[in-house]
Amino acid sequence: MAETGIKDIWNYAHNIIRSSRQMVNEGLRSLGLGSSEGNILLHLFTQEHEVRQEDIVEDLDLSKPAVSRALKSLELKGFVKRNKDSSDRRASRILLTDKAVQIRPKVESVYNEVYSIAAQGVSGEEVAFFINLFSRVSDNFSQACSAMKCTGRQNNDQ
Amino acid sequence: MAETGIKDIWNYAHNIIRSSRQMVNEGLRSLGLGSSEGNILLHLFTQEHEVRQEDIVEDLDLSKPAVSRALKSLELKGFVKRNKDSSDRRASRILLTDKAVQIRPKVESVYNEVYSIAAQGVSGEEVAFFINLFSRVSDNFSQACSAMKCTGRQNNDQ
DNA sequence: CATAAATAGTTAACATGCAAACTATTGTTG
DNA sequence: CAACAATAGTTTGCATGTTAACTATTTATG
Repeated sequence: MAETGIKDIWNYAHNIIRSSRQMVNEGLRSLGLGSSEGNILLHLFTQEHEVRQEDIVEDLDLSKPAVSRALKSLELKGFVKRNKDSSDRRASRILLTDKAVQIRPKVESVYNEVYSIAAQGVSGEEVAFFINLFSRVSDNFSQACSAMKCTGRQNNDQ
Repeated sequence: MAETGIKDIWNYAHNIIRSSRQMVNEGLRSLGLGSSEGNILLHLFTQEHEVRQEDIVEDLDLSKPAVSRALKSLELKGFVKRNKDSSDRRASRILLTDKAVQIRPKVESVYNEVYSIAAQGVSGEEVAFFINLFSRVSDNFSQACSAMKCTGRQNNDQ
């Protein structure tokens, strides 16, 4: 049993992802950015060390083509620069441009607003419980998905 | 605060949706069906009354074009028939074919497996808590999303 | 060292979602 | 009843994600 419950969860997850993406898109529109680009920028803002594309693939749990495409677009729009790594010429080092640094506050505020909306009326304790449970369900899927040869990328990084 | 937690939730939701979709796709591949078609078939299997496309849009919280496209494909593959409603000739009545009825057990078993994987090691009590919290977060987004004119469809149906 | 395997990224083809604009039909209202 | 509004579906164009197959480079191994 509990199938109905799980189905509900699926619907809620769907709604959360869609709504938050819409909100991010709305907030970033004036900057000429989409949510896929925003997600990557937001991540880059907080990285201290040199970042290669592969790092983004790992950290954001995206496919290589998704990252490749978003970075290409970000470079075209002048927000990042991709330099060949001199010590490993297969890899690209991703650098933020001044233009990107200038919009950082705006980008972060868009995401912070989304987070604060999500957390409305939810206590810190509940969030912790939620995350614990959520991570277990998520892990169930990751394991099952790599057990069957669920083709591509799995996040069995932990 | 709690932003980090919310970000984690976002990632988990992402992973769950992707993994479960991959699993469904994997399970339905031999039937020549994708997850979008499977989701709709699964829904149709349990409907007692006449179903119009608009009902599917409501119930599964999808856009009209998404439903239109999936049903077109299902009709092409011989799993559903769309008849013009005689009393409202704008509407289509969706009917399952024998071919669809024959694959029903297989389709349902694919989804049941996904549900059982999700629920591994999670108690019924936890599921209830989870759903409660999840629905509140989801509602936060729905409301915020319709407050700002987050353009399109909102599920403010409740 | 030469060849085989692994790794970083790209490209192409496709799946699935959305919004906007459209057609066709039905309902409403002055 | 005529004109306008609402509703059901479709089409188009795009955003974002995936896998598979490719190139280029680096590492490993017989």
